[in-house]
Amino acid sequence: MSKAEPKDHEFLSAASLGWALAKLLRDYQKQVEAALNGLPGGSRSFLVMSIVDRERCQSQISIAEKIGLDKTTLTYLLDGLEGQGLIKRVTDPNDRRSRHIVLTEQGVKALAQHSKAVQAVEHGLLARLGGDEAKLFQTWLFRVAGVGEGFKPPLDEAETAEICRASLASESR
Amino acid sequence: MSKAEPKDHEFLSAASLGWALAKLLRDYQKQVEAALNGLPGGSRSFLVMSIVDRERCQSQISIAEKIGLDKTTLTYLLDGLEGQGLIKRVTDPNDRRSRHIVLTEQGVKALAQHSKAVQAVEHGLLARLGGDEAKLFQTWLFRVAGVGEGFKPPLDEAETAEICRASLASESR
DNA sequence: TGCAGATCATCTATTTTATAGACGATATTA
DNA sequence: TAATATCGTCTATAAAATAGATGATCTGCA
Repeated sequence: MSKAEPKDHEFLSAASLGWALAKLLRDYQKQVEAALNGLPGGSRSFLVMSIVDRERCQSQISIAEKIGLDKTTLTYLLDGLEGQGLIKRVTDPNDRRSRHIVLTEQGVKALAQHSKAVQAVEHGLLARLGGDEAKLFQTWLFRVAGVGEGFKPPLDEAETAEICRASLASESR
Repeated sequence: MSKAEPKDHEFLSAASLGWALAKLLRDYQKQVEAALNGLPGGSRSFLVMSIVDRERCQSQISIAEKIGLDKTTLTYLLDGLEGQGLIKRVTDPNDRRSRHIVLTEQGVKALAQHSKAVQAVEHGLLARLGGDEAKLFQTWLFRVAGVGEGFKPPLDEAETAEICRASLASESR
């Protein structure tokens, strides 16, 4: 089939960024969902647990804002987690309107276990890049996404340069 | 040295990748939605139009598979576009079960216009990276996402090295 | 003190979106 | 020709997001 070479100048067509992001996220969530095996709320609940684990004593509303979920969505995600005994809602003694979310002992164990699974998924997805490239990729991803607080990007500027150098050495030939 | 420093080894906590992706995609879609100003189906319809534009004569099912949508979802996205007179469904004369989707004249115009808007959004989002870094980032993103057919990644291996070198020069100091 | 207004979490209802299954039309194979 | 498979649509259902109302509590102020 003689297919004329199609338009090389269009390499970076609009929507390509969104498409790649959407596809990658879809794959990610599918794999994570599978790896999380029955955690009610799937990858989002896992994210909630991660946040709770690292920044305790958050009100629900602050958690919701941080993750970018609606507060009512968070409510039923927490319902699910609480139903499984993975988190507890503790009334803030200083402000009895708000709840502190804390992991139960069981929740801590579950989180550790699930973290491994999720990390394996992430590792698998990034396997198409070299190890250092993967780190740099993530650094940039965090920067582009404006994700700075809560999760720290893996590398600082100096390390970035170092990895760039290595990547350059191995890839350019 | 006791542990004033909190867990630097944990920099790359599980779920961080998914979170950054989700946040970035949310921002992207919100901005695109706004920029697309009334296109029914929003960013997804736009993507459909892009695909249709570049690879004509696709059956609906092949389009759906390529984008990763359910065929029934595609049906109502196309309904919307057809309702606005942006695309037409043409029965394949060789297989009267399937429809070829083609842009109308009006659709071509709309696509061109919307493409500019979307590109502006993408450009804005990537503005946190240097220009060459942005290209390299996209190249890697495409590779990780496994997006190769349909949209070509912006750079080949040799160019990658070149940009890496430049990025290194400007960033390492 | 008591009242007005704001905030936190929940609940309810609505809307939107995704998924599953059946269907009619057509194609392919044996 | 009969049996089976495919394409696109439709209908019904399920899952999720969103908006608004509610009850409990807090704050500030007269």
